Amino acid sequence: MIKIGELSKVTGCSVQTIRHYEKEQLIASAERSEGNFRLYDEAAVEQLLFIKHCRSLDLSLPEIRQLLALNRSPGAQCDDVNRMMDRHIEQVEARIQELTKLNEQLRKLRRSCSNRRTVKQCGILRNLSATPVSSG
Amino acid sequence: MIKIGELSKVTGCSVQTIRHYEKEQLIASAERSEGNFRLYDEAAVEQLLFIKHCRSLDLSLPEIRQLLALNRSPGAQCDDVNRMMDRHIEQVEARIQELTKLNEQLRKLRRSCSNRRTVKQCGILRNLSATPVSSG
DNA sequence: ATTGACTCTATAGTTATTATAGAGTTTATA
DNA sequence: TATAAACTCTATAATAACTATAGAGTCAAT
Ligand SMILES: [Zn+2]
Ligand SMILES: [Zn+2]
Ligand SMILES: [Zn+2]
Ligand SMILES: [Zn+2]
Repeated sequence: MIKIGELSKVTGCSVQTIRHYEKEQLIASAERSEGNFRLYDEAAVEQLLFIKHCRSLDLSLPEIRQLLALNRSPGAQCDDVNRMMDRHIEQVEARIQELTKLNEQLRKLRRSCSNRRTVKQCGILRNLSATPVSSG
Repeated sequence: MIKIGELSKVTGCSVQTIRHYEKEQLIASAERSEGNFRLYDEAAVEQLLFIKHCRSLDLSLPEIRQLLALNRSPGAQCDDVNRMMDRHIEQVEARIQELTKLNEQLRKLRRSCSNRRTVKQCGILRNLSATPVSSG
Protein backbone atom coordinates (compact mmCIF):
# COMPACT_ATOMS: atom_id res chain seq x y z
CA MET A 1 0.00 0.00 0.00
CA ILE A 2 1.32 3.41 -0.98
CA LYS A 3 0.37 6.91 0.07
CA ILE A 4 -0.87 9.60 -2.24
CA GLY A 5 2.53 11.19 -2.79
CA GLU A 6 3.93 7.91 -4.01
CA LEU A 7 0.92 7.34 -6.24
CA SER A 8 1.46 10.79 -7.65
CA LYS A 9 5.09 9.99 -8.50
CA VAL A 10 4.25 6.63 -10.04
CA THR A 11 1.44 7.92 -12.22
CA GLY A 12 2.54 11.45 -12.94
CA CYS A 13 -0.75 12.89 -11.69
CA SER A 14 -0.46 15.63 -9.11
CA VAL A 15 -1.63 14.96 -5.58
CA GLN A 16 -4.42 17.48 -5.90
CA THR A 17 -5.56 15.94 -9.14
CA ILE A 18 -5.82 12.52 -7.51
CA ARG A 19 -7.90 13.94 -4.69
CA HIS A 20 -9.96 15.76 -7.28
CA TYR A 21 -10.63 12.53 -9.17
CA GLU A 22 -11.75 10.92 -5.96
CA LYS A 23 -14.17 13.71 -5.23
CA GLU A 24 -15.45 13.49 -8.80
CA GLN A 25 -15.95 9.76 -8.37
CA LEU A 26 -13.53 8.74 -11.07
CA ILE A 27 -11.68 6.59 -8.60
CA ALA A 28 -13.12 4.92 -5.54
CA SER A 29 -12.59 6.50 -2.15
CA ALA A 30 -9.27 5.19 -0.96
CA GLU A 31 -8.80 3.21 2.19
CA ARG A 32 -7.38 5.23 5.03
CA SER A 33 -4.53 4.59 7.42
CA GLU A 34 -4.94 5.06 11.15
CA GLY A 35 -3.75 8.61 10.77
CA ASN A 36 -6.35 9.16 8.01
CA PHE A 37 -3.90 9.04 5.10
CA ARG A 38 -5.15 7.64 1.82
CA LEU A 39 -3.72 4.22 0.95
CA TYR A 40 -3.55 2.81 -2.57
CA ASP A 41 -2.79 -0.56 -4.12
CA GLU A 42 -1.65 -1.64 -7.57
CA ALA A 43 -5.20 -1.56 -8.93
CA ALA A 44 -5.42 2.13 -8.08
CA VAL A 45 -2.23 2.76 -10.03
CA GLU A 46 -3.69 1.09 -13.09
CA GLN A 47 -6.99 2.88 -12.88
CA LEU A 48 -5.24 6.19 -12.58
CA LEU A 49 -3.07 5.39 -15.59
CA PHE A 50 -6.23 4.51 -17.51
CA ILE A 51 -7.67 7.89 -16.63
CA LYS A 52 -4.47 9.62 -17.53
CA HIS A 53 -4.41 7.91 -20.88
CA CYS A 54 -7.97 9.00 -21.53
CA ARG A 55 -7.16 12.57 -20.53
CA SER A 56 -4.20 12.58 -22.92
CA LEU A 57 -6.79 11.90 -25.61
CA ASP A 58 -8.77 14.88 -24.36
CA LEU A 59 -11.65 12.77 -23.17
CA SER A 60 -13.64 14.70 -20.57
CA LEU A 61 -14.07 13.49 -17.03
CA PRO A 62 -17.74 12.58 -17.63
CA GLU A 63 -16.71 10.63 -20.71
CA ILE A 64 -14.09 8.80 -18.71
CA ARG A 65 -16.61 8.11 -15.99
CA GLN A 66 -18.80 6.52 -18.64
CA LEU A 67 -15.93 4.39 -19.90
CA LEU A 68 -15.12 3.25 -16.38
CA ALA A 69 -18.73 2.30 -15.81
CA LEU A 70 -18.76 0.25 -19.00
CA ASN A 71 -15.53 -1.34 -17.99
CA ARG A 72 -17.34 -2.61 -14.94
CA SER A 73 -20.08 -4.33 -16.96
CA PRO A 74 -18.08 -6.54 -19.30
CA GLY A 75 -21.16 -8.30 -20.66
CA ALA A 76 -22.69 -5.16 -22.15
CA GLN A 77 -22.51 -4.33 -25.83
CA CYS A 78 -19.99 -1.67 -26.54
CA ASP A 79 -22.03 0.40 -28.96
CA ASP A 80 -22.09 3.15 -26.37
CA VAL A 81 -18.32 3.31 -26.29
CA ASN A 82 -18.26 3.59 -30.03
CA ARG A 83 -20.87 6.30 -30.15
CA MET A 84 -18.96 8.32 -27.62
CA MET A 85 -15.69 7.87 -29.42
CA ASP A 86 -17.27 8.88 -32.71
CA ARG A 87 -18.73 11.99 -31.19
CA HIS A 88 -15.45 12.84 -29.55
CA ILE A 89 -13.50 12.35 -32.77
CA GLU A 90 -15.98 14.53 -34.58
CA GLN A 91 -15.45 17.32 -32.08
CA VAL A 92 -11.69 17.08 -32.32
CA GLU A 93 -11.87 17.27 -36.08
CA ALA A 94 -14.21 20.22 -35.97
CA ARG A 95 -11.81 22.03 -33.67
CA ILE A 96 -8.92 21.30 -36.00
CA GLN A 97 -10.88 22.78 -38.89
CA GLU A 98 -11.71 25.85 -36.86
CA LEU A 99 -8.15 26.40 -35.78
CA THR A 100 -6.81 25.87 -39.28
CA LYS A 101 -9.08 28.55 -40.63
CA LEU A 102 -8.17 30.78 -37.74
CA ASN A 103 -4.52 30.25 -38.44
CA GLU A 104 -4.91 31.36 -42.03
CA GLN A 105 -6.65 34.52 -40.94
CA LEU A 106 -4.01 35.25 -38.35
CA ARG A 107 -1.16 34.79 -40.81
CA LYS A 108 -2.84 37.02 -43.33
CA LEU A 109 -3.36 39.63 -40.67
CA ARG A 110 0.22 39.32 -39.55
CA ARG A 111 1.49 39.93 -43.08
CA SER A 112 -0.29 43.26 -43.09
CA CYS A 113 2.40 44.74 -40.85
CA SER A 114 6.15 44.71 -40.96
CA ASN A 115 8.24 45.86 -38.03
CA ARG A 116 9.21 49.44 -37.39
CA ARG A 117 5.96 50.81 -38.55
CA THR A 118 3.97 53.08 -36.42
CA VAL A 119 0.76 51.94 -34.80
CA LYS A 120 -1.07 54.53 -36.80
CA GLN A 121 -0.04 52.89 -40.06
CA CYS A 122 -0.33 49.38 -38.72
CA GLY A 123 -2.25 47.08 -41.01
CA ILE A 124 -2.98 44.70 -38.19
CA LEU A 125 -4.88 47.20 -36.14
CA ARG A 126 -6.51 48.66 -39.21
CA ASN A 127 -7.71 45.25 -40.30
CA LEU A 128 -8.87 44.33 -36.85
CA SER A 129 -11.01 47.43 -36.79
CA ALA A 130 -12.67 46.50 -40.07
CA THR A 131 -15.61 44.16 -40.11
CA PRO A 132 -14.47 40.55 -39.88
CA VAL A 133 -14.18 38.77 -43.20
CA SER A 134 -17.20 36.56 -43.62
CA SER A 135 -16.51 32.92 -44.23
CA GLY A 136 -18.03 32.89 -47.73
CA MET B 1 -27.54 56.89 -27.58
CA ILE B 2 -28.63 53.30 -27.23
CA LYS B 3 -29.12 51.04 -24.24
CA ILE B 4 -27.27 47.85 -23.60
CA GLY B 5 -29.90 45.59 -25.14
CA GLU B 6 -29.72 47.48 -28.39
CA LEU B 7 -25.92 47.40 -28.35
CA SER B 8 -26.16 43.68 -27.78
CA LYS B 9 -28.37 43.23 -30.83
CA VAL B 10 -26.23 45.44 -33.03
CA THR B 11 -22.96 43.76 -32.12
CA GLY B 12 -24.05 40.22 -31.41
CA CYS B 13 -22.42 40.26 -27.97
CA SER B 14 -24.66 39.23 -25.11
CA VAL B 15 -25.68 41.81 -22.54
CA GLN B 16 -23.74 40.05 -19.82
CA THR B 17 -20.66 39.89 -22.00
CA ILE B 18 -20.80 43.63 -22.57
CA ARG B 19 -21.04 44.27 -18.84
CA HIS B 20 -18.22 41.84 -18.35
CA TYR B 21 -16.01 43.68 -20.81
CA GLU B 22 -16.71 46.89 -18.95
CA LYS B 23 -15.71 45.35 -15.65
CA GLU B 24 -12.56 43.93 -17.28
CA GLN B 25 -11.77 47.39 -18.62
CA LEU B 26 -11.92 46.42 -22.26
CA ILE B 27 -14.44 49.14 -22.87
CA ALA B 28 -14.78 52.38 -20.95
CA SER B 29 -17.49 52.69 -18.33
CA ALA B 30 -20.58 53.77 -20.15
CA GLU B 31 -22.45 56.95 -19.45
CA ARG B 32 -25.59 56.43 -17.43
CA SER B 33 -29.13 57.63 -17.92
CA GLU B 34 -31.12 59.17 -15.08
CA GLY B 35 -32.42 55.73 -14.23
CA ASN B 36 -28.86 54.40 -14.15
CA PHE B 37 -29.05 52.58 -17.48
CA ARG B 38 -25.89 52.35 -19.55
CA LEU B 39 -25.91 54.52 -22.68
CA TYR B 40 -23.73 53.90 -25.72
CA ASP B 41 -22.83 55.77 -28.87
CA GLU B 42 -21.51 54.74 -32.26
CA ALA B 43 -17.92 54.63 -31.02
CA ALA B 44 -18.91 52.01 -28.50
CA VAL B 45 -20.40 49.89 -31.25
CA GLU B 46 -17.16 49.99 -33.18
CA GLN B 47 -14.99 49.23 -30.22
CA LEU B 48 -17.15 46.26 -29.35
CA LEU B 49 -16.96 44.99 -32.91
CA PHE B 50 -13.20 45.33 -32.73
CA ILE B 51 -13.18 43.20 -29.60
CA LYS B 52 -15.50 40.69 -31.16
CA HIS B 53 -13.28 40.43 -34.19
CA CYS B 54 -10.29 39.81 -31.95
CA ARG B 55 -12.18 37.17 -29.99
CA SER B 56 -13.12 35.42 -33.19
CA LEU B 57 -9.38 35.09 -33.72
CA ASP B 58 -9.10 33.57 -30.26
CA LEU B 59 -7.13 36.48 -28.90
CA SER B 60 -7.44 36.52 -25.12
CA LEU B 61 -8.92 39.44 -23.24
CA PRO B 62 -5.50 40.55 -21.94
CA GLU B 63 -4.17 40.41 -25.49
CA ILE B 64 -7.05 42.51 -26.69
CA ARG B 65 -6.51 44.95 -23.85
CA GLN B 66 -2.95 45.34 -25.06
CA LEU B 67 -4.09 45.96 -28.62
CA LEU B 68 -6.56 48.55 -27.46
CA ALA B 69 -3.87 50.30 -25.47
CA LEU B 70 -1.62 50.39 -28.53
CA ASN B 71 -4.47 51.66 -30.59
CA ARG B 72 -4.59 54.62 -28.25
CA SER B 73 -0.93 55.52 -28.81
CA PRO B 74 -0.75 55.83 -32.58
CA GLY B 75 2.80 57.15 -32.54
CA ALA B 76 4.30 54.04 -30.98
CA GLN B 77 6.19 51.43 -32.97
CA CYS B 78 4.11 48.38 -33.52
CA ASP B 79 6.75 45.77 -32.79
CA ASP B 80 4.77 44.81 -29.74
CA VAL B 81 1.72 44.05 -31.81
CA ASN B 82 3.82 41.88 -34.05
CA ARG B 83 5.45 40.00 -31.21
CA MET B 84 2.08 39.26 -29.70
CA MET B 85 0.63 38.12 -32.99
CA ASP B 86 3.61 35.87 -33.61
CA ARG B 87 3.29 34.30 -30.20
CA HIS B 88 -0.42 33.82 -30.67
CA ILE B 89 0.02 32.23 -34.08
CA GLU B 90 2.64 29.93 -32.64
CA GLN B 91 0.24 28.76 -29.99
CA VAL B 92 -2.55 28.16 -32.46
CA GLU B 93 -0.23 26.12 -34.65
CA ALA B 94 1.02 24.12 -31.69
CA ARG B 95 -2.54 23.34 -30.74
CA ILE B 96 -3.34 22.23 -34.29
CA GLN B 97 -0.37 19.89 -34.21
CA GLU B 98 -1.47 18.48 -30.88
CA LEU B 99 -5.01 17.90 -32.03
CA THR B 100 -3.91 16.34 -35.28
CA LYS B 101 -1.80 13.82 -33.46
CA LEU B 102 -4.61 13.24 -31.02
CA ASN B 103 -6.99 12.65 -33.87
CA GLU B 104 -4.78 9.96 -35.34
CA GLN B 105 -4.62 8.18 -32.02
CA LEU B 106 -8.36 8.39 -31.56
CA ARG B 107 -9.07 7.01 -35.01
CA LYS B 108 -6.66 4.16 -34.47
CA LEU B 109 -8.29 3.43 -31.16
CA ARG B 110 -11.72 3.59 -32.71
CA ARG B 111 -10.77 1.05 -35.34
CA SER B 112 -9.97 -1.43 -32.61
CA CYS B 113 -13.65 -2.02 -32.01
CA SER B 114 -16.56 -2.77 -34.29
CA ASN B 115 -20.14 -2.62 -33.08
CA ARG B 116 -21.93 -5.47 -31.43
CA ARG B 117 -18.95 -6.61 -29.54
CA THR B 118 -19.04 -7.07 -25.87
CA VAL B 119 -17.25 -4.66 -23.56
CA LYS B 120 -15.10 -7.55 -22.44
CA GLN B 121 -13.70 -8.01 -25.92
CA CYS B 122 -13.60 -4.33 -26.70
CA GLY B 123 -10.34 -3.21 -28.21
CA ILE B 124 -10.97 0.37 -27.22
CA LEU B 125 -11.14 -0.34 -23.54
CA ARG B 126 -8.30 -2.83 -23.78
CA ASN B 127 -6.11 -0.31 -25.51
CA LEU B 128 -7.05 2.46 -23.14
CA SER B 129 -5.95 0.27 -20.27
CA ALA B 130 -2.57 -0.30 -21.82
CA THR B 131 0.21 2.18 -21.33
CA PRO B 132 -0.15 5.11 -23.73
CA VAL B 133 1.92 4.85 -26.87
CA SER B 134 4.93 7.08 -26.48
CA SER B 135 5.44 9.63 -29.18
CA GLY B 136 8.81 8.23 -30.33
C1' DA C 1 11.22 17.25 22.05
C1' DT C 2 11.66 18.97 17.79
C1' DT C 3 12.39 19.23 13.00
C1' DG C 4 11.05 18.24 8.27
C1' DA C 5 8.44 15.97 5.02
C1' DC C 6 4.21 14.53 4.24
C1' DT C 7 -0.88 14.51 4.48
C1' DC C 8 -5.55 16.23 5.66
C1' DT C 9 -9.81 19.41 4.60
C1' DA C 10 -11.68 23.44 2.93
C1' DT C 11 -11.51 27.28 0.09
C1' DA C 12 -10.26 30.29 -3.67
C1' DG C 13 -8.26 31.15 -8.19
C1' DT C 14 -7.77 30.24 -13.22
C1' DT C 15 -10.74 31.90 -18.49
C1' DA C 16 -14.50 33.89 -20.76
C1' DT C 17 -18.46 33.73 -20.49
C1' DT C 18 -23.52 32.27 -18.98
C1' DA C 19 -27.18 32.11 -15.70
C1' DT C 20 -29.36 33.22 -11.92
C1' DA C 21 -31.91 36.21 -7.96
C1' DG C 22 -33.98 40.14 -6.43
C1' DA C 23 -34.73 44.85 -7.14
C1' DG C 24 -35.49 48.97 -9.84
C1' DT C 25 -36.87 51.50 -14.50
C1' DT C 26 -39.25 52.32 -18.61
C1' DT C 27 -42.87 51.60 -21.99
C1' DA C 28 -47.28 50.03 -23.39
C1' DT C 29 -51.78 48.88 -22.46
C1' DA C 30 -56.40 48.73 -20.01
C1' DT D 1 -53.88 55.84 -13.34
C1' DA D 2 -52.99 51.18 -12.42
C1' DT D 3 -50.76 47.44 -14.05
C1' DA D 4 -48.19 44.49 -16.66
C1' DA D 5 -44.40 43.45 -19.79
C1' DA D 6 -39.94 44.22 -21.09
C1' DC D 7 -35.89 45.89 -19.89
C1' DT D 8 -32.01 47.08 -16.82
C1' DC D 9 -29.31 47.11 -12.48
C1' DT D 10 -25.87 44.68 -9.07
C1' DA D 11 -24.08 40.74 -7.04
C1' DT D 12 -23.24 36.04 -7.01
C1' DA D 13 -22.67 31.35 -8.67
C1' DA D 14 -21.85 28.07 -12.29
C1' DT D 15 -19.14 26.14 -16.15
C1' DA D 16 -14.09 22.40 -16.81
C1' DA D 17 -10.29 20.56 -14.93
C1' DC D 18 -7.40 21.51 -12.47
C1' DT D 19 -3.85 24.44 -9.33
C1' DA D 20 -2.68 26.82 -5.20
C1' DT D 21 -3.26 28.19 -0.92
C1' DA D 22 -4.08 28.17 4.56
C1' DG D 23 -4.10 26.00 8.74
C1' DA D 24 -3.98 21.80 11.09
C1' DG D 25 -2.65 17.09 11.81
C1' DT D 26 0.67 12.79 11.14
C1' DC D 27 4.89 10.41 10.84
C1' DA D 28 9.94 9.32 10.79
C1' DA D 29 14.32 10.74 12.19
C1' DT D 30 17.32 13.24 15.09
ZN1 LIG E 1 -15.29 14.29 -25.91
ZN1 LIG F 1 1.94 47.04 -37.33
ZN1 LIG G 1 -2.94 34.45 -27.75
ZN1 LIG H 1 -15.79 -2.03 -28.35
